[in-house]
Amino acid sequence: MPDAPDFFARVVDVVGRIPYGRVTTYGHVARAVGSAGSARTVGWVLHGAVASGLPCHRVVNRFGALSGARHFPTPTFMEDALRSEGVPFGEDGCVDLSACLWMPDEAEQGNEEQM
DNA sequence: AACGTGACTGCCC
DNA sequence: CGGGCAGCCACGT
Repeated sequence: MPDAPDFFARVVDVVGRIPYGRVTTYGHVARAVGSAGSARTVGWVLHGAVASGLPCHRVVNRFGALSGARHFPTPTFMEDALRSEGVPFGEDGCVDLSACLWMPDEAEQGNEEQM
């Protein structure tokens, strides 16, 4: 629905489209929901969406760091989940965005709102 | 209604 | 190269 019932719903929709073994950044999600620059708001949504069955573990900051790992049921849940999906990690404990960065635009090419 | 906070990002010093 | 400030959006008190 292009009417965006809630900012929450939009973020959930975009994050829910992140393919397996891929990750994205708050900034990209923010832009995808039409609110470029409001990356922090995206984080706020994810905070409340962790228990919503949303793969929020696939959302990291622009450095690929698991900034929100501390908000998960367990501090290792995020990293463990990503590793389980085959997401490569760097020496700094950051995911290799160069290898698994996913952009919302990439999936919305010709598929925006509901047909 | 206003202030403070937050899983961010970018620019300036 | 490291640290700080401001912009941004939504929610809680």
